[in-house]
Amino acid sequence: MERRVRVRFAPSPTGALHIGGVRTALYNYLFARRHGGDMLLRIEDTDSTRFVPGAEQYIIEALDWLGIRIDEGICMDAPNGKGDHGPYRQSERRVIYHRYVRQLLDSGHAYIAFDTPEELEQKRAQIPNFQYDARTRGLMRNSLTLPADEVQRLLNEGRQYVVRFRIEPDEDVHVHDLIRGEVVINSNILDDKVLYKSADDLPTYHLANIVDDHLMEITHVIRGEEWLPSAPLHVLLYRAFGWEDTMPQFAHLPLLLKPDGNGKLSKRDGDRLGFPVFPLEFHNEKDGTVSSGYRESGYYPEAVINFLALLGWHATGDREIYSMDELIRDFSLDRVSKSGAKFDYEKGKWFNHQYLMLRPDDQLAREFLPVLDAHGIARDIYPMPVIEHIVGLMKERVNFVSELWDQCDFFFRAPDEYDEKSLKKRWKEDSPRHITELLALLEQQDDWSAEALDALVMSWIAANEYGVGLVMNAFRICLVGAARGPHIWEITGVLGKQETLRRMRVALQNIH
RNA sequence: GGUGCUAUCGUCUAGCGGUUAGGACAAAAGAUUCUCAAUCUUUAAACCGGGGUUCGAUUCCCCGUAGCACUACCA
Repeated sequence: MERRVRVRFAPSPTGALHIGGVRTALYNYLFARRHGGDMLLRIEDTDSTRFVPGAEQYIIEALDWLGIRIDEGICMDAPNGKGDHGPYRQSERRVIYHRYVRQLLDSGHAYIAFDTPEELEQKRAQIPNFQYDARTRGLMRNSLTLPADEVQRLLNEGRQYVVRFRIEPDEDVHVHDLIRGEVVINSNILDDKVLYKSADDLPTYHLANIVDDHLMEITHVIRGEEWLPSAPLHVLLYRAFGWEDTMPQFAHLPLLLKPDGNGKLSKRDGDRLGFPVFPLEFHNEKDGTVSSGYRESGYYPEAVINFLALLGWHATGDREIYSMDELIRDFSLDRVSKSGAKFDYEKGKWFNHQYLMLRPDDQLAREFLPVLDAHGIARDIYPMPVIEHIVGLMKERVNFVSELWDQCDFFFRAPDEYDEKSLKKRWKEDSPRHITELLALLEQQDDWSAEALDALVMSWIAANEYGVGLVMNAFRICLVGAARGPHIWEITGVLGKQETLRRMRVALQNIH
């Protein structure tokens, strides 16, 4: 029987959602949509000590901003989860896990261990490469070595304990991975993993994950490669529970690596290399840190999605620009690469540029208004169509809306100083005379259209045998304050006759 | 140390036995121009090494090497 595709993204609320986690969520989402299935969001908060306030809300907002829609579980419109497989927060599923811990204990697949952290540490110090497994569990204090009445006594006393999974030695465990094929690991290298800890009455990741995936009818587990080594353990758990026939298929994604040097991309790389590694800005209440986000850096969610999608996945062919719908249409796990991808921030900027270019000018102009505010420019300095015109003129030069300001500030305020390098190169001995003459010429000009001005000025230059470059560059410096900006008649057009002439007079007075 | 995964330009990648090894980012050069960009054109840039298999390996297999991951009462 073909089961309905159901995938989940199951982050831990231990801080801001890392960009690698975002990609995992994206691939899950693309896969779910591609196959007409469900995308669930489950919160894996079984480590009470690492809980960070606000992290869960952050995850929800981040996914929402990116356009990764959740069909079931914790989401924007249902903060406590929607769907009939809840609760979707593992800390609220305690009683469910109790039952399955019991099942494993009763079937002999798990046992109770009383060893304290200190005792374990001691053992690790004593025995090189110590591992709690078939070879060593006979040396430890657990329900396998202790008499039954002693175990009961310790339990009654309220002694802290953990439940460990009893792994049978000398067995090759096969994991079929949708991206990597068959992976075989011998059970000897697996340790008797802690499944449950009495200290906080919570299971560990491994138990909770398997139980929940089973109960939530997950068909495909798509997660980072760091989970590959524990996949055999998970297979063994499915088997111990007798759920092998409905065990989900696994797909382990390649890791996102640091752009420089070695290792996987970490939270700290953002500050170190000067680019965000989180979708949204995050204020961590626990440690007081602030992490920068893509949204606050001026990225469009479509660009982040496109960029991330291509970090580890590529369809046949040379296409680079994909909308979310196109990704959904083309995505497949067998085209996910096997090797890790270095995070190339420069390409991320290029993607944003592509999406910025796609925006209509009126929308861009609206996005630009807050930037004007930030620079103390009155919004009504120009009518909206003029701002749209300016933005349209300059947009191809920038990657972000915020960068627009540096490109077109002179439209909004007269230069208060003149760039020294430009002056040195473009303001010559004859310049004051040229500008004075040009000023007189323009004062008489009524037709202020680009065509008329161009015809007038060019013929004047030709008649006097002035150099076009010489005059125009000096003119530009008067208006802009530097050697930059769009075509000069675009500038005069926006500025208008009055302001143009005014700036020329000011320049004549101030440039020496 | 152990176990596993991986290996094409600097980076992301296409290639699924026979190709002048393709594209994109970044880089360089040229064109354009009143400037700065943008744009266009061009250039430079790769199959980790060694064995096999095969008429033929970037491609399949093995070994080596390197990188990465995991090796918690964290996920």
